Order: sequence, then C-alpha cells, then structure tokens
Amino acid sequence: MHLFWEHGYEATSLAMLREAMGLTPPQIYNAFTDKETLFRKALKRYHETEIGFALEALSAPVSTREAIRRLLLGAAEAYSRPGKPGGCLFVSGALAASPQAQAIADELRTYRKASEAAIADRLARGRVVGDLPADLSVDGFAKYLAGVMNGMSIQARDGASVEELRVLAQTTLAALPAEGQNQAASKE
Amino acid sequence: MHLFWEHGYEATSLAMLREAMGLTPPQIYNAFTDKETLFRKALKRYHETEIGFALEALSAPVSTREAIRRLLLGAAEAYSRPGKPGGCLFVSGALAASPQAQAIADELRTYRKASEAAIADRLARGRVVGDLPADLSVDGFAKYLAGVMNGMSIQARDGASVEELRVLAQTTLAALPAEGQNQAASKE
DNA sequence: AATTATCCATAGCGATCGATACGAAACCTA
DNA sequence: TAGGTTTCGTATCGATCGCTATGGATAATT
Repeated sequence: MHLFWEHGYEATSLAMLREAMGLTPPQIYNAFTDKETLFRKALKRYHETEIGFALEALSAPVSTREAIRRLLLGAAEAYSRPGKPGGCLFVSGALAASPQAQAIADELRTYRKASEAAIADRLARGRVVGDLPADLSVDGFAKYLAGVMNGMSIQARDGASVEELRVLAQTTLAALPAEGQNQAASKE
Repeated sequence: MHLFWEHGYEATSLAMLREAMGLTPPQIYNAFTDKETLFRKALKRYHETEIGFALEALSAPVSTREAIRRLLLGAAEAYSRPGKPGGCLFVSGALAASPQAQAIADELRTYRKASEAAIADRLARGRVVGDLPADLSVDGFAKYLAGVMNGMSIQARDGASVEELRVLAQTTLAALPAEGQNQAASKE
C-alpha cells in the first residue's frame, strides 16, 4: 500500500512489491491474483485504515461548520503523517495513466467523486436543519471543499508540514459564511 | 505536449509520441535528444502558451483582490479548455513517479513551488500598499491559493466544467476578507 | 521404506520499454 | 554521368515489464 501510495499504480513494479513483502512471484500471484487486484486490495486497506477521519467528521453529531472543520483538519493530519507517503492515495495512485491503466484511473476518480458526494450529502443535511446559509450552493461548496482537499494532497506531497496544512484548512473555512449571515461577494 | 499532459511523463511512450508526430525513431532522437529532453521542451512550450493568464493576472495594475480573482478565473478557464487535456501539466505530468523518474517529478514540483512563490510575491506587494488585511499571513494565503489551483486541476481532470470551476474560484475568493475588514474566524 | 502427491523457488515466457546500428535510397559534387 | 557523401527508415538492441511453466525439494500415504 505504501509503495502504491508513494509511486502510483503504474510506476510501482512487481519487483518492488516482491522485495517489500519478501515474496516470490508465484506467492504474490497466488495471494493476490494479479497486480490490478493487489492494487484494489491496497485501496480497500487504505480506505479502511487511513481515512477514517472523513467518515467520522461527516457523521459526527455536530454542527455542519464543525463537521467541515473536522474534515479539513483531519485531512491536514492524515495527508502529512510522519512515516507515510504524503497526500492521498486516491489522488496519487493514478492521476495520469497510460491507456492500458485507464480502468484504474477511472476507479480512483470514482473514489474522489464519492468523497465529494459524501460532503454534498452532509451539506444538504445541514441545510435542512438551517445550519447553512440558504443561498449557498450545496454542490458548488462541496466541489470547493473536495477540491481544496485534493489540493492539500498535492501540497502535502510537495512537502507541506501539518501546521501549514492546518493553516490552509482554516483559510478554507473562512469561505463559509458564519451561520445566519448571508454570503457576501458571490458576484463581483 | 498534449500526450504528456494527458497521460503524464512515464505513461506516455515514445511509440505514442512517434505516431502523433509522424516521426521515425531516429528523427525523434535527432530532434529531441531523448525522452527527458523532449518532455522538458514540452514543459517550456506549455509554460509559454497555456498559462500566460497567471503572469498576466499577477502583474496587471489592479488591486490585489482583482489580481487574485483574475488568477483563479483564468485557471478555471485554462484547466477546462475544450480540446485540451483537463487540468495543469505541472500537476498531471508526474505527481507520482518511479524511482527512475524522480528527477522529472522534482522538476515539476519546482514549477509548482515557483507558482506559489509568485503568488506570495504578489500578496506581499499588496500588503505593502495596504491592499490586504494586516493580520493575513502572506505565505499561508499563498499556499491556500496555490493549493486551490492544484485542486481545481484535479477537479478539471475529473470532468468539472468551466462553470463549476468558476464557482469554485468565486468560493475561494470568499476566504479573502474584504479590504480594510479584519479576518474573521481565523481561530475557532 | 518405497512411492506418490504437493508445494514452491528459479528460470524464463512474450511484450514493450527507450534507444541505436546498419543498409538502402537520395542528393550534391566533380 | 560517375563518385562520394549524407540522410533516413527498418530492424533490432539490451533491459524491464507483468506473469507463468517447470523441475527439484518436501511432505504425505501405502
């Protein structure tokens, strides 16, 4: 998982994976069928072990603003964990791919879209409760938040520290008008 | 350039480049030395022809807020041009790379850092003129803006339309407090 | 203890990678 | 027109890719 996270799907060779796991070729194929299946298992593991902060943040019984705060600060921490590759596997795994690996790239895009949809769901619930300005576009703001998180992933990969990412998260929050207050400067 | 933009450095094979340019192997090596040199020439061309909006926005004689607005809206348009690969070559070219291509990945990271530094310079100039809130961190906000642009690049690659990216740009701007006004909600 | 069955590491499969050697065609010079 | 040179496309280089067949060591059974 760490190798795919660091180098991406295609740039990670089976030789690297073999060495890291101490397995011979037949062992690796008996255990994981093929490279694509192995990558999908790594994706599943990543989803289960590394980004729980997102589901927790979006499902916690707190205000929408607080939920988003937890989401962004959780990303700041998760994307810059010491001893782990920087950023998010869903972004680094295969942003660009050869035609042969399009299926993998599409699958990762699906993961990213699902994250964005989960954010949009949380925002929609917040709107129902009156937790968000009425004139705020749920889909638009979800795309903003998902986009910022993707950007944080790249910043983390470029060496940003957890403190720098936290500042980025705080700045991002400033784009969300405080409760009750109207959204200013939407048309300039 | 389009091939590298679409598939990234490593996933673009010389066979694809040959076919696209209609060149035989010796021709391509006579003209471009090797794949790495060819990629660097594509980078240069990209920088000259596709992202002029950034330099224009940051050097235009307008307020800092207007400069940032132009920068973000320019990115929204440049990252979703019809007939071009989505996103930014500096991001897609080699986010993750094999150990052999680390030099390329590092070079692209340098480009991204330079963009961020250019933004920070513009913000610093704005601060001198009193164009920005005094308590705003120039480096922090530059990292936010650069991060959002990187995120827009990924959203564009995931199929976001120019309108959606424009909304994202407008939302990003909302994090910049209006002139003279203090920055709210920086510590929660 | 002899034989059969099972497992597993090595060696190598075909394909493709980036890059190049070589023979044929074309062109300029004499 | 003949000679010499240069250009250029094909065929192929060694290395590496993901993946698998085979032979030898081990274990189980009669």
